[in-house]
Amino acid sequence: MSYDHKTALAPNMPLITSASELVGNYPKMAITVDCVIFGFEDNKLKVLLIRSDLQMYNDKWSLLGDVTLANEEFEDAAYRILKTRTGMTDVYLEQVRTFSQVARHPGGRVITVAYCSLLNIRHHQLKITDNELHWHSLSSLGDMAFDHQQIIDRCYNWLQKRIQEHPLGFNLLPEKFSLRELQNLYEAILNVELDRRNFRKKFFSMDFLEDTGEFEFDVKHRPGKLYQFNFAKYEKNKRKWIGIDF
Amino acid sequence: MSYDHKTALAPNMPLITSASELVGNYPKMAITVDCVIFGFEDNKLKVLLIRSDLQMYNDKWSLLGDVTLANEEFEDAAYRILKTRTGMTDVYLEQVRTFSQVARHPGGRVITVAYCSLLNIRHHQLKITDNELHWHSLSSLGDMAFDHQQIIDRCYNWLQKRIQEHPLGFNLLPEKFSLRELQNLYEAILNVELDRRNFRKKFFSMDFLEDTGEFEFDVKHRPGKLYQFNFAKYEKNKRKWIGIDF
DNA sequence: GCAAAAGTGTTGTCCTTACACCCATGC
DNA sequence: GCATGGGTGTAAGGACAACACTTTTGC
Repeated sequence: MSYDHKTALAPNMPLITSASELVGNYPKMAITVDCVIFGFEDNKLKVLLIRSDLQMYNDKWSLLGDVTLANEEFEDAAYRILKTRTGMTDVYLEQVRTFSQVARHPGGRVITVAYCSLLNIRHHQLKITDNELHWHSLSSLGDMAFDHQQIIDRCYNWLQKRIQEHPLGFNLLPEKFSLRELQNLYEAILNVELDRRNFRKKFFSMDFLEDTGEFEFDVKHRPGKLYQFNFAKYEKNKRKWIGIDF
Repeated sequence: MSYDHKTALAPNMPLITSASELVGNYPKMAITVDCVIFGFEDNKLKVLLIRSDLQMYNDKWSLLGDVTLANEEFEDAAYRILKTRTGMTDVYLEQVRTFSQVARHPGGRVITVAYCSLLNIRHHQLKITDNELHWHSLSSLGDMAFDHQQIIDRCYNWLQKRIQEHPLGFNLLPEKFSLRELQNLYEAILNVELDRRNFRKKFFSMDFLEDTGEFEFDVKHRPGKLYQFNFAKYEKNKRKWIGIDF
């Protein structure tokens, strides 16, 4: 019997007629969304943290998170958290991974889905600083609440990989930026040093940087040109990547 | 005030002393694990499916899934499902993504975490064929239950990408395989045609294929050499990939 | 005029691609 | 001996890495 195509109904199967009765008997767990919000400032990659409001973790930093509501899409929950905490709505957001270890939360089983977000620190002044909300340099995190260190590590790895195959990084920069800023960003995220000339050639050859005609100011050296990212050009020219390499 | 290092306790915060009381008040949801188990046979990529036992989906195929138990790690749940359904324990397994749309399950809110698994069809004869468990060619899925089409699509995309940067594919092949089989695998998964000579050069240059001294048999042409994957060599030589390209 | 960073080109190397012929086996 | 796929080498082109000097601005 070949199953390459749909077959007729199977015989003698005990069918479940009430889907809601079935689901009603499932064990249930609490689910939260945690937002790993990256920013870039002073040539350092930063992440948005608050002080945990759990007493046992009160000397530790924590990610921005909240429970997901019964009828709320998780992505909406992530946007809600972002909006509540930073006042921003139109930001990059992507699901990265789910963390489900039984013992990850001291209050019982809590599953969390990590969403990653990248935004420009200057353009998104924090309107609320409750719970000591602040940008924290990724290189000096110290002890973190829950498994948030692990979550950040995963998201950072994700970012390192993703930024090399997708033009995410521009979300971390002002709309108009110099090539130096762009390079600093890549160097900070990938933790490498890159050759300035080759870096320029690379990005110019990809042909989605648009010369704004403007220049840096307030720098105490020769000002660099400011560029902006041309999304339309990127979409048109982006290559589909095939290359076995490991 | 600089937050690059841990600060002292914050003043006047309403601290939560009982973590379990907090979690007790969270809304709870049902969570399942769905396994997307890829196999390779007759030069086709296949996926392991059963007939849905929900009446409303009974003319549709479904992934192997089950609820996660209150004190069960999700990965263990995935292994449990694999073991129960295929009899296998020592297989490749990786979390891919969580699917949480409010309306994805007709019986109420059910979150599912997709785990991807790759295994060799010949080495894992299906011991149980309840619910018409069978390998289904990925190219002829037809209508699927729930959002399982979407889950499979995601996992397939994940596989396509992952196989190019990590030697996953060997999990789909017998321990000893010919280069032709390896190439067929890559061609099937990536849906491209590759030059045989360049493919060989590429893999030999990566230097983790070990000549077993054995040959194919039962073929009606010149038998090819059989190779095996040398994990130790791979681990030693694997390159850390840096290359901005999009 | 000095410091600091912007801006620019060339060369060699390596990797990738395209391509054609002989070889071993089954029938 | 013929059909089928296994096995190999080479040459051209493109991408990447390494590298040094001139230019512009602030001070």
